[in-house]
Amino acid sequence: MAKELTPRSENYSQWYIDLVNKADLAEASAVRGCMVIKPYGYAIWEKMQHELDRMFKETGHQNAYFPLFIPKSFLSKEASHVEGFAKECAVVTHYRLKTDASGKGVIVDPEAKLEEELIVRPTSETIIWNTYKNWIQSYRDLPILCNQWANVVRWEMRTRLFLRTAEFLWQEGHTAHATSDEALAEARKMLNVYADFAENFMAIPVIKGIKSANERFAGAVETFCIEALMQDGKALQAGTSHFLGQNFAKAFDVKFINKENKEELVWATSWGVSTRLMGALIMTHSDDNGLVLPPNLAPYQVVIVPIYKDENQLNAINEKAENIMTALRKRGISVKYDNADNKKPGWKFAEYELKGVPVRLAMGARDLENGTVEVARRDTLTKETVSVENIDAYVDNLLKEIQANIFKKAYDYRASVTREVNSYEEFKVEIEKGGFLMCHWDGTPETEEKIKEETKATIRCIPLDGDKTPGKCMVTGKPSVQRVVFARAY
RNA sequence: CGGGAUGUAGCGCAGUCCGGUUAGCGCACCUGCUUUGGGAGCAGGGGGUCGUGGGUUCGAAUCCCGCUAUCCCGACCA
Repeated sequence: MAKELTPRSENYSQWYIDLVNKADLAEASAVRGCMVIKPYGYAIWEKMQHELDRMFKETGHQNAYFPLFIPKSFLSKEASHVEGFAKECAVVTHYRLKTDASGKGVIVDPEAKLEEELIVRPTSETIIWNTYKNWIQSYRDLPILCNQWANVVRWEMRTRLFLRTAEFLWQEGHTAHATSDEALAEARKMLNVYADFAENFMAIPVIKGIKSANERFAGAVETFCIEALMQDGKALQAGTSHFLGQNFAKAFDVKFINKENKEELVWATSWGVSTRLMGALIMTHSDDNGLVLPPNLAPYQVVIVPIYKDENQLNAINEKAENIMTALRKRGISVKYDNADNKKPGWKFAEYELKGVPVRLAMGARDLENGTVEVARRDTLTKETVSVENIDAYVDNLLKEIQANIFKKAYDYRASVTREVNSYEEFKVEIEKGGFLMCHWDGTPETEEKIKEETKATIRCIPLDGDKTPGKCMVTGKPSVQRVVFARAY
């Protein structure tokens, strides 16, 4: 039996093609830089959406929906925002097609030119703040805590499946507040929600931090982020939360009357995570046998494979399997029973490993006789035979253990490639090996730019937690308040 | 957007340099029999605008030009 999968390759695009396509997760479509998400891949996204949505609602947010098209003039209103986004937008210029004169195909009708072009949203701050203007008059209208699940388009020069596609799915939260403090607290709160989700559902350890001025979101006063580390030693920004100050309120003239009957500009935040998280999930946990999914996000947590020689045996196993499924489902465990007759057990084993199903149960004649079942776990690829008595409790416990184990594995890997570096010479050597480098930096954009040009490394974030010992910048020797995280990033 | 590589069956590829019967291989697919505790074996069978548009030629997957998509490097960047 030839193994179809190539060993883990150095570049992750190869991973997507080898793992994701073959694992039925997604495939590139004919449209430049876009992706088709196939059912199994979409099921993972739905799980992620479901958990995030619950967390947003628990923190007082509501869902809403705003238009896909943004009038061009809206994007001109916030100077630094347009600076950051104008270059990479898809633009709608016409509203009609007509049959080509030659009779072959269609052409854009030159008569149907739009008076004002429409931009396909790259992000929705502008159209949402244009709307909020009409929703807000008094401090009594605040805060507004909205989230939207949507697709956005950014015409990136270079795309990468999952990490930077031309169109991607995401959620974007947009909130409006009466005070600066309240808005800042909101931005920090959502950062914590993202970190909680990343670590407890995706099993991905993240560093919470603040972006340097160079890396800040276009139009933000402060950008908070969670940074993750992939298995190849490159960093990936997994989520952001922005304190927008009054920039968008100014641009769209959104004011409210405070308790003292004075007019004030509204304070804003925005925050988002995208299908890029699926890339992070794949690149953090997968191995040469395919995906490894955390139990908390797996479309099905358990698969049961029957092994039989004839119909009598299958019937007997079916009955046992039904009992196990009922018991598992009572505990809220999602389970799939694959008794399809057109695939052999060995094929099924390999298939569900490729798909990353956390736990596999196999039952055959031998097990029926002994009252046992074979339990295989995806994270360690180990198998053991256990009694069918209380199998539901056993599996329930095992799923929790797997969830904890793959987090620990990712955490230990990150710890093993995170180190303190004190001189720029050492930095240039160490950055080649990948991982996070904790270094002192003088806080200037010039120094950061120099490091980026010479080493391709960027400041991933200024960590919020952890060591705050001051020191000296590794490049200029000027004073530094704390170490910051450097890495090469996706 | 600059440099390089690639595009041939659902997937992976050979054939292209040096143009010449009916375009081939592996996996997958279909039929039959035997199989079923780690991607089954044998026999038979089906599936192709050779990315796309033009040009050269008696003849183009093969040579030339344009376009397009994918991958890598760079620039750009949530």
